[in-house]
Amino acid sequence: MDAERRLRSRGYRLTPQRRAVLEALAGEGGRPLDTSQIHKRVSREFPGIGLATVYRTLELLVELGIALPVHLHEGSRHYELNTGEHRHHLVCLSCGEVQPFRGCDPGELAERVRDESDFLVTSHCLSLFGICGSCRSPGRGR
Amino acid sequence: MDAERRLRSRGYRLTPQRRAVLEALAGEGGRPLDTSQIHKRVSREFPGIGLATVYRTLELLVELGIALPVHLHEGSRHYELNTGEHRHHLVCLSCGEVQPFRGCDPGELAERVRDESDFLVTSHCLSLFGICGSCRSPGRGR
DNA sequence: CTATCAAATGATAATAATTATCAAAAAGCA
DNA sequence: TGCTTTTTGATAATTATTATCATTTGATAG
Ligand SMILES: [Mn+2]
Ligand SMILES: [Mn+2]
Ligand SMILES: [Zn+2]
Ligand SMILES: [Zn+2]
Repeated sequence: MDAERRLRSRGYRLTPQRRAVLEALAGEGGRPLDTSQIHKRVSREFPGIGLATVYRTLELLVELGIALPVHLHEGSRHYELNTGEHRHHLVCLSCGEVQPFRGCDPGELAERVRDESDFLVTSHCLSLFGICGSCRSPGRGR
Repeated sequence: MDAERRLRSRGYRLTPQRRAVLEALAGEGGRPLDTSQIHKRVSREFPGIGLATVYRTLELLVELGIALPVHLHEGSRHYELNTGEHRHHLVCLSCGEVQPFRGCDPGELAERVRDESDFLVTSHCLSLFGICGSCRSPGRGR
């Protein structure tokens, strides 16, 4: 795992707890998880791990660019591994299913902004809401 | 104000408190405000207004489509009046300035999503982060 | 291998945002 | 005016997040 190098090069240790958080984020198809979900999963391997450790680990992983914060409109933030691929998410308002969306071009977006202002875009946050295919097809709803 | 009709048609009353919240959202160039900012402004006219009333009013205004929730990455949500114009916001990471961005075409976005999935987009949430013009120009920074 | 020191953890308290309750006040109407 | 429903304000309860601090762990020097 490349995360270990990025941690060590900054003087941080890859502890078992941190490894477990990384594995939780990597599992289950890499869907974005909130802190509670991550804590539950890590607890299977580390019964009694503190919720604060989960928060601290996520904060660190985001700082190092290993994880990305995702906003899915509810109360709590979600996190996902930074795969290097630029993507956002489609959130089904009916079943809650979250799937990745890759049709966003950050460069083109920044240009469009520059056209109407002198603002320099360095990052953005996009979430798309609607109804997923399963919820729309009559046969195979869930 | 058209908000009054929308309220009354659903059996709600346009109370002085609700009017004050609407005025707070309309003032100051219609910038998105969080609940604390709204509460402070309304308190000038209504000393002792409950914070819960502000929350309840915002929830109602959003339900009726009179106000829109805006996510600007920090802890608390922001709200703005629904002007009917589709727009998002540019958030300066240096000075915190927030300015509207109108270069988003929801229809085109929905099409792009349909191209790569069978997801039907009904709404989306976009925030753009970066450095504003004032913070980049050496002479007139703030 | 053991002593040492900084980093990390777990338990817990403290904040902060939001929501729920409920009795009192206000508004609309007979 | 009296009755009914809505709305409010005060307050408690939740929930998410951050801060503290004593203890443990991991790396390293001797
Ligand atoms: Mn994007
Ligand atoms: Mn848009
Ligand atoms: Zn669905
Ligand atoms: Zn700025």
